[in-house]
Amino acid sequence: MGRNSKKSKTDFAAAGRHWLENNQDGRKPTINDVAELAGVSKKTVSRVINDSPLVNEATRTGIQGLIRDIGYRPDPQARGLAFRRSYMVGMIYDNPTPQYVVSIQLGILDVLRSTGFELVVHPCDRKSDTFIEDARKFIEVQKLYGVILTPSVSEDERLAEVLRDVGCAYIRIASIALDMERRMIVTNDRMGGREAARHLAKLGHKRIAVIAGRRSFRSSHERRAGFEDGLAEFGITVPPEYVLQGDYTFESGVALGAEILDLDPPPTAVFASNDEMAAGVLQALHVAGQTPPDALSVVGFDDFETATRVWPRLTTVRTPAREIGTLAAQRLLEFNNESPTDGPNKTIPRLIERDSTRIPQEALRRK
Amino acid sequence: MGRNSKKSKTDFAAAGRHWLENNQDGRKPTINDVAELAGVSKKTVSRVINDSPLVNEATRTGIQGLIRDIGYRPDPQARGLAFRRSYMVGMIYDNPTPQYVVSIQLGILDVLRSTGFELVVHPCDRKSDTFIEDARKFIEVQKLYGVILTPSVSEDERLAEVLRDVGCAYIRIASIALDMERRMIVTNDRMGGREAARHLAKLGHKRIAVIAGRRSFRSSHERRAGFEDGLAEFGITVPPEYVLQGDYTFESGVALGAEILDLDPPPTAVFASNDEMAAGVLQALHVAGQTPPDALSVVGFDDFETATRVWPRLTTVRTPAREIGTLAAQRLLEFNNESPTDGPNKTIPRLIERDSTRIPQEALRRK
DNA sequence: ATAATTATTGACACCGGTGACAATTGGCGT
DNA sequence: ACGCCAATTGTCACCGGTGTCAATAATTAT
Repeated sequence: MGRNSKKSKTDFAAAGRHWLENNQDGRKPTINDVAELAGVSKKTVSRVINDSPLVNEATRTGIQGLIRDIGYRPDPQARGLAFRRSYMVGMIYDNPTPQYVVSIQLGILDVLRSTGFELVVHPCDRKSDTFIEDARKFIEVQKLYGVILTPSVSEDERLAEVLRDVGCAYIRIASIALDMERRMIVTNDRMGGREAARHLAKLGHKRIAVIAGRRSFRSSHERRAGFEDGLAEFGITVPPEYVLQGDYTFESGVALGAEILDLDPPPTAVFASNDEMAAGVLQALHVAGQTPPDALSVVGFDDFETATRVWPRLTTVRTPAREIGTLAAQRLLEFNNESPTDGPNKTIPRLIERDSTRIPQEALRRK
Repeated sequence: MGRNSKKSKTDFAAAGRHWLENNQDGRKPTINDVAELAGVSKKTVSRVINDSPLVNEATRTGIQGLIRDIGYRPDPQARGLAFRRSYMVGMIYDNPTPQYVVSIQLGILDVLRSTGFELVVHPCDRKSDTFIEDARKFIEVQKLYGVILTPSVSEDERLAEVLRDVGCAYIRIASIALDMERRMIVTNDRMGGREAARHLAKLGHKRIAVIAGRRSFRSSHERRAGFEDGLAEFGITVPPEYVLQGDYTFESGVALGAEILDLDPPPTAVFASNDEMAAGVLQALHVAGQTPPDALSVVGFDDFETATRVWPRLTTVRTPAREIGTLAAQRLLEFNNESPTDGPNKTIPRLIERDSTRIPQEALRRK
């Protein structure tokens, strides 16, 4: 004790005040300033910043207080340079639906906000010849801490290969498990398709058309397969002429909606694999002077905002996009931990009943 | 000449081949590698990277070729550390409309993609107590190269003050010029409001209601003022009871749409200050069993995707969001140039006629 | 031919952190 | 009092670039 005090122990609080007084030029403090003020080496300050256990408790709290007082923030660039890694998370996507993109972004940011990581967004075109090359450059040059992949780039094995090769952590969001469990957030679209089917079947529909999504999206197959699974539970099958190939766009929904009206016999319900196409079908019905859901029941998928904007409001399967983003970010940040990741890594789609589905007209007449 | 060759001039191409052969471990080349292979100092390589004029032409082309051959990319972190600035552009926003956010992001990225800059997104809550503090921290810590501000944070003078204080370039996107010309992208919402008014007036509407947007958004006032300007040209005024206060959300549109139906005498048209509220009005009409546009003509503003999803499709004023993002990014990148910025810094809103407006019923009857 | 300029290039410190490893300190056993 | 060990802290090189200013080569002037 006596020796300690003799050793001119630093008064951290006084040091902090001193700094604040003498720094009228508003220079941002660096680790060197902190070290000097605290009377320790910068390495010790570095240890405090990084929560190293090799620091004396008194030293630690003193330095922490000093850091707080003078408002020191470690420079992520310098840190990254030494650490050979940045403090940025990338989101790579090629999904054109703004609802989805923004929801996922917000979900990710809900997690990052409190951690000092930043989100760098990177839309891309999977069909481009230079897609893989560009993505690799992006990841390598930025030395990303980790990457979150959304459909459909999440389904690209070449990209996953690149990420593994570069040694960059990544999480893939997709409708089924395509990779090690700790690298996946699974959205169970198949289950969602099943829910949609059960709903229509229970209402009494028998002649049901399906609009598939873009072939290059895994979700398209899953949703459709799930839907057919669900119908099968009720002994219903979808004849080939009732299956229409869409591409997840509103415009394709409009076009295929018009085709459905010409089908003979006409279906009493349609399952569109996403809300955009479902909205397109509704529009086609309106254009034709028909009034859904009397003319045709329509079920969508996603429950993005469009679902509530159209009339009648869409019965649809909800994909909890923001939650998906949150889960992905959480798992990404703990990806490098040694402890086995135990958080949830799947989400459950749920049917939301609104106004675009009803008992088929024929059933009514029969009554 | 003779002397030159005697000086054992480097064969850059051979050096590149040599590197590629001896680098089976796949290490990314650094400036040191390039310098060594080229037989020059790293400073010279640095000059080449930065297009410094102080480099001999032969040296420059040789090094450039070598850089291309071995695939060297300067490390943005190291560069940023030395340069005291990062190569990232921030987008700060609190706008909840996904359409808008994504469109602006895409517009910005259209420009950044080719430049090596990256986009860091930073949604925030302007109402939060720590908003300014958080934003400052974000900008300072990341040492952003520049920031693009969208409404309504673009209208916050405190934030602009912080940016100036920190010495960070910024561009504000707003409906009117709030700052020096070179810092603004002006969207001329007032002009758009005028277009909407002229359209309705020309159709013959006289009793026209207005749904204002959120008070804290400048655009709300501009759009309404422009609309009233336009009506004034036709000698039409909007009585106070025809002015409803919305908040730019779909839900407020639904609620106010219901109120409009109770107005006596009923208006024959409504101007909603954005598409979301316009869509809400349409929904309210549908819920009430009315059929727009016969019952009521509706004009929106923005021309986001919602406008074409609803039925009838919205007549609306187009805000070229992606283009706005592009302009903002272009001006930001040239902000530090000495040359006077001469690119365009305003966009012109344009009326898009669709199906939600028509001649008022009364005029029809009168015929 | 020699001095004075100008064009090119290099040496070296530094940006703000981290890793590897050495050094110091205090407590304990004997 | 002395040796040993764990706890704590410091030293120094390095991450991959850039700024400053000196050094060297090439040209031009005298």
